[in-house]
Amino acid sequence: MKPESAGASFKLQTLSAMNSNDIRKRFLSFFSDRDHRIVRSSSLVPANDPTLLFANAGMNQFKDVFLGREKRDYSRACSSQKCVRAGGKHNDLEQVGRTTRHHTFFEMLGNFSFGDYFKAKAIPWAWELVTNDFGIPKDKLYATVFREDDEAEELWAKIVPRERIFRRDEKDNFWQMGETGPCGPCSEIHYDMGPAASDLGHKDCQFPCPEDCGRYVELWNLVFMQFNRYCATERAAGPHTQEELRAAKEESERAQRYISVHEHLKCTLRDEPLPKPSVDTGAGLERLAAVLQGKISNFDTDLFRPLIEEAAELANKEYGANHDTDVSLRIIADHARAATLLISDGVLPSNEGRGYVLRLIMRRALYHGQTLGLNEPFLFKMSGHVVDMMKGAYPELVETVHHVAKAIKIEEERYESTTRQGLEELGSSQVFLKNGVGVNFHDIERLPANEREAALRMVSGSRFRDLLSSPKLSDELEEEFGQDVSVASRRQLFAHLALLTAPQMAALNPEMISNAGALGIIGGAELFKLHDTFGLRPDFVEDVVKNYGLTIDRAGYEAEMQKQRERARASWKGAEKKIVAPAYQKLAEKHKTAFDGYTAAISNDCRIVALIQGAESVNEVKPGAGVEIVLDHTPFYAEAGGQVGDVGHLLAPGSTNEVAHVQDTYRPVTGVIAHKAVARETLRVGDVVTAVVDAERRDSIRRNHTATHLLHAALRNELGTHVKQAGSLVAPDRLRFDFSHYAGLAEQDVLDIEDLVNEHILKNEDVRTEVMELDTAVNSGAMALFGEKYADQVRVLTINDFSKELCGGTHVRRTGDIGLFKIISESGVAAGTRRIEAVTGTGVIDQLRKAGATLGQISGVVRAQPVGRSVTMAWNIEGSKPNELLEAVTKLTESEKKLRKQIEAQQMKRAASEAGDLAGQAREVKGVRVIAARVDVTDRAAMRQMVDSLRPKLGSGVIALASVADGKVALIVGVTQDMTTKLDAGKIVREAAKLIEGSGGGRKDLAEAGGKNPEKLDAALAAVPGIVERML
RNA sequence: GGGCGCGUAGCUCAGUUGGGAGAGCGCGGCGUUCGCAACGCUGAGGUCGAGGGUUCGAAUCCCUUCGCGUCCA
Repeated sequence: MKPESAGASFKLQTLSAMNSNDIRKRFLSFFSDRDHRIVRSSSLVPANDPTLLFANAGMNQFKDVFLGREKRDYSRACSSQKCVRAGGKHNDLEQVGRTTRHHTFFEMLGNFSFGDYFKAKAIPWAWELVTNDFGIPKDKLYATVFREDDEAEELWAKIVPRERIFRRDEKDNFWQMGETGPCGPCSEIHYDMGPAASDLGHKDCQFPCPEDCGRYVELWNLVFMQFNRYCATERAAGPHTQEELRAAKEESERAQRYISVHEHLKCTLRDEPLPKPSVDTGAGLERLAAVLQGKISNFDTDLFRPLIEEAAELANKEYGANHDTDVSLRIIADHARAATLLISDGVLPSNEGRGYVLRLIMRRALYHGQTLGLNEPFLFKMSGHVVDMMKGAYPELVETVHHVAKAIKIEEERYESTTRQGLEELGSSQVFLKNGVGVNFHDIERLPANEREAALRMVSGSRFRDLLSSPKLSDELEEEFGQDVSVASRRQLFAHLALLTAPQMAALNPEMISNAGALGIIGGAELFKLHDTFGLRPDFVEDVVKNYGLTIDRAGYEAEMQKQRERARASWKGAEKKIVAPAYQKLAEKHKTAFDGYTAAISNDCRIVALIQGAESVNEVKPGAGVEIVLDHTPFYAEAGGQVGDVGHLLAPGSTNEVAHVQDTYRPVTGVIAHKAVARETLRVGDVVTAVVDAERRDSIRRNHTATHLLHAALRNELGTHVKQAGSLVAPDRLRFDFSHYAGLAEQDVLDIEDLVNEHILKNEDVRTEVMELDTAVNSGAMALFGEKYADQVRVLTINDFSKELCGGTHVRRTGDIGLFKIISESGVAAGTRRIEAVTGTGVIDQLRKAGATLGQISGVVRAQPVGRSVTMAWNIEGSKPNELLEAVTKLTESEKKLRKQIEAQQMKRAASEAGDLAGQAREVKGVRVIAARVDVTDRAAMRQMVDSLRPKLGSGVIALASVADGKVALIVGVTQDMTTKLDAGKIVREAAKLIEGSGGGRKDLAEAGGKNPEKLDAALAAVPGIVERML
């Protein structure tokens, strides 16, 4: 790759004075003038398409329109679409910054025809825009068509000389959405940037360059959706059964690779013309800008250059002076754009999914910042600049600018902190030092500040101390610095270490070297651990250690990573979803349960359609048996959208005689509602029953469900629109709501949210539900959950102008029905995800009573004036002395602490005085003075204190003290320092402890033991001199 | 969903066959100084995240749980 960075010598002809904002505007207005609707870019997080990580093409938001699943009130559209490509199949992340045209975030300009115009208009328009409006010289342009697309070639031939039109194969010029479905030929416009742009130094290669050297770049791709590709065998034999599909999936898993259903079923694929062919075009804005602004590199356009300059300024570097520095600066500029746009669209750095990809991108930028010496958060500063540059095209950026900066800064701080921890781990890692032979520590002084700091941290790790305690090194250090080794400054130590040759260092700690496979290499297992646990990427480790002549074992690392992948995959398989009973699949084909529960809690004349026991469909069920009952219609709500299933009764018609008790309700397959029940009477298919939902429970659920919507809206109001539902449970006794947010909530936040929800409850607002078309609902601003599959017709729940969400659950009629809302906990479930639990209505009363009762009980225990007239009224604190309880408890804990300290002090004092008495009791055994005595002090710390105070009094010898407390014996033995070469306190105490049925141990100079038999204590103490005698 | 790791003083962290809870920085006091920085002396500050278990004895070992980090899917 050519270091084109500054690129002054490769300057191309500037074709127009258009900046990127002008280019976007010109593009859109060109097609707007030709009756295209200008459609705003969709979010980078694709709505209703869980297969797609990020929006990556202009057509994403129109996918269903192209497929005919969705109708819009226009048939021509154009857009400037935000796109991100990172992770997944097209993982070019590593290329970004090293080439002239790889980006994570980029913009796609496109015009679209939904069954309206086709090639005859699309081709001339593309040509007109490029050559006329953008003014690109015709003699620099080439057109390509699909090998078999004569129609397109003829159209091109009218405006372009034949010799500039090229036919290409499927690989380049045929497009398909999936294995089956819409597909068709493409046509492209290519631009000749001239020989200067060739990465391979070609001087005169012709279009198309066989080596794709970069001289000819694709400006615009026109996709003609002309055919529908279908499976001919399937069409003949009918749709595939569930069994066939399952078999295909299993085969795919066995083969360890993806095998398509169609491949498995050996289907013959055929194309048929689409009745209304469509057009989908895409031109990358970055490349277009480069061409128009006469730059070879996209990074030299006005889209990137100001950001590169800003990064260079922050890092105090000059762009164009050094290749590696330039790569880093380009990466930072690119990733600053991606991070800003992604966070603005509600993605937050996290440890999974989209958030994880964002984190990877951001950390890559931060890593490159580090290599430039940027050790303080910097990326967040650049986000404001990004917003300023792009807000014209994407006005939504303005709303989120503060949130974006904050989220980036938090991630930067987190990265800094984990990196530091990781570096410490690296420094104390055995591998580093055992391989650390040959390291030239003189280099530390010459390193740039950031690397020097990292190096210092590494070497100050615990293993360094091991080295220092090695006798051999100590000798050498003593020679160098005298006795005062421990206080010698680090710099002197480094200087000294640097004098050691590799063999000398090896002699310091031979075992460290012996188990090092290769010198100077950080092992794969260690490397993997550094990444897996501490987030240190191998590249980063390599960078840090290469200054010490070390390399890394990348192959070993990959092997470890592969093992981890297999572990993860194995666990995933175990979590396979349970297969739906075949009986239900059959049932679903001919039956759909109607749900009456939105308006009623009781339904009459419900006919039993099916009875399922285990996996089997049965005709009759005996009383007492467990069974799943399917009715033709029911008021029972089946668990969905977090709302739990209803419970209740099935009654004989016209009576209160229960025929079945419903314990739960769920949806085994779409359209079928199953009641998990216990039969009270004999049930038969065809019987008619009255279905009665437990209404009180249902009411509690309704309150909690509507409150969930209010909570969601309040969170978005108080915290920002990045808050998105990440999980929800609506039960009768409480509600649980998980949502994306980067930090824990402050107490005040929680109060504000509570207040806002209750404000809307007290206003007693109307709760409206209406059924409408999905896209009507989404276009009207109703919140939908990503990754959820919705039917064409959806229910929309609206609460005044405060909340509007798609929801199939049951709700109260007016917010006042909720009564009151109280948050009972706020916690985290994962990085970037918070959880709130709350109660409503009667649940609040329950909480109040429990809290009040506890308060009352505490008052009773500490003998404070009860704050209410009785325990249950403890909450009535007005007019009484509300602070008395607090005062009483505070006083209590304070005096407890004081007393504890006093007792400790007294123990110590007594220990000291007792010790004085004991000093005279020493006996002499073989010339060693021994004290063995029973003391009244029972506190172990005080006993140790006694031993210590006896040491100087004894001068030299053994002290054994014992006391009894709670039927147990505490024994402690001390040996004065001078005797520790001959006597071991641990051994003495163990011997003595045997006599009192106990055990113990400790250090040579001090050891402790315990025993269970106090009666033999005196005998044990009497035995101590003997024990000592034997050991001498 | 599956791993790995962390939680000890206000902050950053140390604490290995289980047996004295520590360092640096910060904070208070005293000294030195006209004053400040620096320095010296000295002091306060700890439910060792929480709960349970094993043990004579647990920051340390085991189980559960909460919080946080990180990797894979």
